Amino acid sequence: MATISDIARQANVSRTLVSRVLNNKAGVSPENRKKILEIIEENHYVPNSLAKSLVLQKTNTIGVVMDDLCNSFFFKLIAGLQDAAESHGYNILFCSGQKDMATRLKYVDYLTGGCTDGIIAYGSCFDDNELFRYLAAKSANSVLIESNLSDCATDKILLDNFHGAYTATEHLIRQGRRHIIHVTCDMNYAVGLERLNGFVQAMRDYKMPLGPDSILYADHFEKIAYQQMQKRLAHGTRPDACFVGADKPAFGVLRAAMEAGLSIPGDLAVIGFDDDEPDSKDMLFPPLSTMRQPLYEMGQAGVSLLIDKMNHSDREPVVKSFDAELVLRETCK
Amino acid sequence: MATISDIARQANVSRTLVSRVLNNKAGVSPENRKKILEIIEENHYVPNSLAKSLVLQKTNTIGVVMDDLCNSFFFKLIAGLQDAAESHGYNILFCSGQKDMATRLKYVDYLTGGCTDGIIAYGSCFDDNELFRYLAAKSANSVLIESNLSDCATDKILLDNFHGAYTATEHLIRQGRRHIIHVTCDMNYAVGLERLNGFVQAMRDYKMPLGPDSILYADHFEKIAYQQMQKRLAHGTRPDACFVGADKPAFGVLRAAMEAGLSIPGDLAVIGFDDDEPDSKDMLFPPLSTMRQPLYEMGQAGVSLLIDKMNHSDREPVVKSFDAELVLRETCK
DNA sequence: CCTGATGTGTGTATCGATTTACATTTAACT
DNA sequence: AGTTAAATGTAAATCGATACACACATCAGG
Repeated sequence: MATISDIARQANVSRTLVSRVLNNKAGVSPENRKKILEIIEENHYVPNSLAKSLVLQKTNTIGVVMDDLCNSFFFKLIAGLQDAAESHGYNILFCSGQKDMATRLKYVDYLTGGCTDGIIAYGSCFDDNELFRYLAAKSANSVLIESNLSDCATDKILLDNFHGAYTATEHLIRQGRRHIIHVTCDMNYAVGLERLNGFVQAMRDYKMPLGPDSILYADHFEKIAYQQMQKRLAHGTRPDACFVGADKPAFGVLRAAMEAGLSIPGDLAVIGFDDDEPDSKDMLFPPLSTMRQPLYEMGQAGVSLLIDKMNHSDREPVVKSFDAELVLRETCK
Repeated sequence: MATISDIARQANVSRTLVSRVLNNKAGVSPENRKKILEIIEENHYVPNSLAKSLVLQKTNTIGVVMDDLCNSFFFKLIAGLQDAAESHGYNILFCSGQKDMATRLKYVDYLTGGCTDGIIAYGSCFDDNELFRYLAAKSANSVLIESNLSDCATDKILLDNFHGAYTATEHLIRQGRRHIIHVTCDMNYAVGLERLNGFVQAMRDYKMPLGPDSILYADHFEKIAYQQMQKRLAHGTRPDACFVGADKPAFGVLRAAMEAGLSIPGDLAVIGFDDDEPDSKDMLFPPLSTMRQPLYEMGQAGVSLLIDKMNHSDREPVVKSFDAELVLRETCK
């Protein structure tokens, strides 16, 4: 690979002149500029980004830490992050993979070890709190998405899960549904708890019956919700509406209900949370009503906030909250 | 952020000693080693990876170029790449996003501009050939996955699409199916063409009828295949088996068939290609029979090949071919 | 007592870029 | 003609790490 010195040598000028040409600065005669540009072109020369970042103390790279890249739930978030980063002239370095905490802390060490200007961490799993705290302590330029750790003085992007869950439940109640249950998503995540709380609050406010049968505990995937709902339909009283803490388990609920011969949404109305399945509208399931989480916008906002913070390192931490939006499709009108 | 000089100053030693401690080298007295380690710990010091990479001419980072990160098809590939990279002590830098060619060539410039040791490019879209050629010309350390460009002297990871398609078709024929059709995936991709060729060859070898009605042209998604199949079932002769060039369009085919009242696999057997839907077995569709493409293993192999190439820069290019495996589920026994 | 090996430490060049300070030439204006 | 300003160029410091060459002390064996 050619270096700036190679170019300078070939052009019979100093490195300084080449650097000025590269960065479109004044102080180069037209002839020299032309000659240098030609030689750059000939050699397909591209400045070494490491050297540049080292001297400028600026990498134009944002590190992103998340549980798992391989989950369709993250598509919109990733797209939002990528688009915003690109439009600001930043690259993104993804670090993911569900590893033990020691490994994940090493990721943070790596990302804060010079190769990024700032870090965005996504997640609300309680197990990750240690990670977030470590990150916040190490890097002044960091943004948490979904995690509302009060002892981390970083910028935060949040979703109002409580309000979203309240809205969904309220909608079911106002529809005249009488036997409403909630299938939770993973309770190891703050979002799971918040959504459950929103459901309970709405039920209480409207004086709806709330018993031990009103809540089924599941996780972020389809299977357990399916099994729980199957068991419930076999034994318990039949619900006529179900608010589910996420979309994937909502599909599990739908599957159990349909296999049990229930008509959707006649016998059972279902509202999910997230709007995470890009293809769901095309699938054989009835299109799922859900609380749309604006993950794309949240990703964008995370990047904006981070870049703003890097430019105003002295400003107070900002918390930006988003609202989920009720999207009515076939499973609940 | 503390630097090696800060540590050296605090410990009253030279930078060299600190560097030796960092890299576990000899030449440091036990007392000094202990003192330096303590100071490193106190300061949460982590060596700047840019500086290190610059002087060592080694980044331990692999660049990955692909169309689109946000597609469940790539999950296994990404997982394979990540796992293999991690086990070899490498990081992965993803560059994706379907942009115009100029932007994508800039990605390559960026990745070859010092921040990676080598590059893996995924894809077989004919439009990307320019990109692959550019990459092969710029970097001696590159691996192409899925693309079999004869004029690129890089390592290659390939799937025998022809043979896979042949196998799938042959299976349908041997089952006694008489009216077999093929729904292609996107013909702008080499894999689309190769799978079509495999289908045609099998049909001819077994003297099966092959007319203009035998092939429906679709793409990599569900919608067009659904529409094509719908139209076909409304007008043409009814097929009793269908080999589809990818899984997503296979779901479109299934949907059209089920809506038309066909029983699966009784009236219509369906075999897809890729085995890309991690959740498909849990969905309401009958689990899809398919030609499993070992994407995880292919990703791993790509990383291994790249690292091997970096250690033996003089060796001849290697081409490694994988076979697809027939996985029989509900849509075809 | 001298030689050589070993252990421990320091100084300096290096990677590839940018940037500052300064030198030189050219042009311009009194 | 003489002074000044503008334009153009170069040399050297810098970023943060590694590694090579070398200095010095200690200790063993002849």
